[in-house]
Amino acid sequence: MSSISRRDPSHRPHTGRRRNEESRRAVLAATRDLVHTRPYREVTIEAIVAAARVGKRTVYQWWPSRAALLLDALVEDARVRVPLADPRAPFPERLQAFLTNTIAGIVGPEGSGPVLRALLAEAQSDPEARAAFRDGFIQHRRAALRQLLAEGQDAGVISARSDLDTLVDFTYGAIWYRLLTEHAPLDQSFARSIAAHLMLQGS
Amino acid sequence: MSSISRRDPSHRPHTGRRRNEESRRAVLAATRDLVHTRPYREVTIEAIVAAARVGKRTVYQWWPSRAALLLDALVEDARVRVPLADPRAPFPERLQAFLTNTIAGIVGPEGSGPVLRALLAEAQSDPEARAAFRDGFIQHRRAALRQLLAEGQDAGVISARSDLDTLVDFTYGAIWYRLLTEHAPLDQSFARSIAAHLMLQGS
Amino acid sequence: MSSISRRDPSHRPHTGRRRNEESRRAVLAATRDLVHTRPYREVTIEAIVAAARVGKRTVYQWWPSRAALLLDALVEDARVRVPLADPRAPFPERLQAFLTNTIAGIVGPEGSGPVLRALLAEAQSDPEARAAFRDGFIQHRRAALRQLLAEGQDAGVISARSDLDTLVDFTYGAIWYRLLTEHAPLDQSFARSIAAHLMLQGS
Amino acid sequence: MSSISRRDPSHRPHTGRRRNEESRRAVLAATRDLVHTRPYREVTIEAIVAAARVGKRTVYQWWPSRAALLLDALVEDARVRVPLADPRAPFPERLQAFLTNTIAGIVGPEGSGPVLRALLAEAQSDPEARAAFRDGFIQHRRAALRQLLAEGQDAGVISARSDLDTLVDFTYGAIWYRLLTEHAPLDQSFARSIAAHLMLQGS
DNA sequence: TATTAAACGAGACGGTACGTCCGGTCTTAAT
DNA sequence: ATTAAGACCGGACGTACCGTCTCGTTTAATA
Repeated sequence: MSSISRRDPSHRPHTGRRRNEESRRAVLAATRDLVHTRPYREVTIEAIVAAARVGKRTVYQWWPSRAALLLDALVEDARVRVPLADPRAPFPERLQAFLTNTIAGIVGPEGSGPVLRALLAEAQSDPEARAAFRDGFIQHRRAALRQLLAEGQDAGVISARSDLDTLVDFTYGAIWYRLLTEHAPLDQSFARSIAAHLMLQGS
Repeated sequence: MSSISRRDPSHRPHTGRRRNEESRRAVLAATRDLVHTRPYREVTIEAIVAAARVGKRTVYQWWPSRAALLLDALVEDARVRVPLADPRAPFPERLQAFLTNTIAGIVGPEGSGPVLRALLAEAQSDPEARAAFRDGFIQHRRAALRQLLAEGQDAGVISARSDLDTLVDFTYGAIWYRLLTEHAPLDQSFARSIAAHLMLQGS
Repeated sequence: MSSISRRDPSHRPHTGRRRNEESRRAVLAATRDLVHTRPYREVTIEAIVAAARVGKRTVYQWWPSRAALLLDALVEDARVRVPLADPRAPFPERLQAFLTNTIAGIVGPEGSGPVLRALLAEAQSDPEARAAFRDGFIQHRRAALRQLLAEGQDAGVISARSDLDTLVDFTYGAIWYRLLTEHAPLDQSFARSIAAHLMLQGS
Repeated sequence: MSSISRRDPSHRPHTGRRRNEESRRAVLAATRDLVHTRPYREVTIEAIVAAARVGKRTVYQWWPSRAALLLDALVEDARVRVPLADPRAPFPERLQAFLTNTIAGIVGPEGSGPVLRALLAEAQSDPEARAAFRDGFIQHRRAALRQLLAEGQDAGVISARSDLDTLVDFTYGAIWYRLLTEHAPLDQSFARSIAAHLMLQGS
């Protein structure tokens, strides 16, 4: 018969030419999977390559470092779960929803928590990774929250004397702090407490 | 005749050579030195051993992991520089001094910043290291700040409605956040901003 | 239609890079060189690896033990210097030449003596190494000498009542004995004496 | 007062505790036991020390090297089993008995075979050990056999044209050869074959 | 009898080599 | 041209053993 129809999914053919989208996805999926299921020290390039049934070459061709791979896996993920609340809702609800969604997107079985922790760890030993993480992820999230808090100031719910950058540092700092040290649970009750204290300002 | 002769085999208090204090110090000093002068990925056990002129065996005998070694180097350091302000000073000054000293102890040429970053990274790939770091360092620092903030509440400078744990998370979270991501400088101006916002509560 | 697509996983002839012949040779050369120039206790895998400018991995991938490496270096060597006498010469000359060549191949600046001693030593602490040495080297040499002595019996120069295996044991045993214990020199005079006594039998 | 009473250090006959005979015996027994029951690579000083319930110090104080320890264990053993036949028996029986006893003392559950192999191996990497082994053991055995063979020559049972040193090399060489390479059994049948061939001379 | 110094068990020390693992590069054959 | 497979060099890992060095105790000759 036609020899064209060989699309056995268990046997991913490599096409030559063009980047193989299937391989790309397999690598990212394997990375995410490993980061979620194994201690981070076991998430080696070799393990990823083996899990994705892909050559090392392919990984190194498209990602310069493990950090870049993790970052890619993260943003791929994050693109899906854009946590935005109804813009017509009153501010307190919108802030509450933002924090709730943010934390929900981190914890939980499919949350980005393990990837974030791995990235943060990786960033400590690699200045380039740190810069990429900061510019490719951290700053975007900061800008979004800052914008939201500015609306809170406009609405008079947040003290006009507050420095928004410091409030953003308080918020994300507290969340990261609990994620990284596990000194206390990172849960919705914490989201409510953060929101309350942000708005406590000048009450 | 002598009825003394205690031959209880379980009573053996010690036999053999004692731990060499000089070696212990050399290892910790080498660790601190390397963490300050080299990128963290070069702070290997082998490099520490070579710098301290010590056998690998000695390191592995007394510290179960690189994280434990880093933690030990940190607390040894921290024991020296106990940053405490004059307890008779009024609260705002004391809070300010606390934050100023804390940040000064992190940044700067002899600051603990590099060790802290290395420890935090290590803690992400090793649950035991995470627990040890949390219980051996994080919690102590939290307790100290919490105590100080409680005095601020008593003095009426911090809102009685504030949850102290959340304020501690804000404070240390923000500091860690800047240390780890470097999205903005971790300096004395930031210490002032944090202090101002903590006391802004309920004003 | 001949695109029958043999996807039999067992049929995979080869994938990936082939073994690097240059590395193989470098390792064997370094081994021989070290065995000749340093005391045997300094002939470590690490020294070989360093001298051959090769990764440890490469050595362990192709040779299961130091003994296997030594044996390989030996047979590689021996393949080059095949010491065979003129088959048309009369028997006494041929036996004399065999022993002379054998001993000359052992002693001397490029002789296999150091490798043989190292192998014999290694074989005492490792039964597998002993078996490999016996089957891969000892037996071949025994067979060659036995064949030669059989011709001596046919020619009536060696007693027909002699057991050839015992004579082979006498010959190689005496040579090894002098090589290993150094109680007396292993030289050409000894070769002559051995030949004389072998042929003395039943005279 | 009297300047006489100053102790010439060379005059000091003895002070302090004497050598502990029990420890000495325990070390030698542990060495023999380990050599017989474990592969030689596991016969480490640490294992001996642990088995003998003795301090490392004690071993290194009395034996300069593992080879010296093995040699001591061997001669201690050999002193017990002196293989000497009735001097009034006719020569062939006496030679046969010598070889039979020699081989019996090597093989068998309590034989010195394992110790001999370990010593020979050790001697290959240590010239001093080689010399000690040669002078402290090999030469004595050679002298004994040579004396016996000389009597054989006197009795006319061994060819007067034979060089006794070569015959000794044949005999001990063959035995060592089988012991070390295990290419054929080292048994009483081999003892008989050796004796027969030694006496075959000039028949 | 009291002193004193050697020898003891225990075991920590600085080192060195081990054999394994991973990172990142390079080669090969296949598509 | 790009892939999957996999061999390559380099180097850190954590373990084992070496031979040396304290420790505090035991033992016996001496004073």
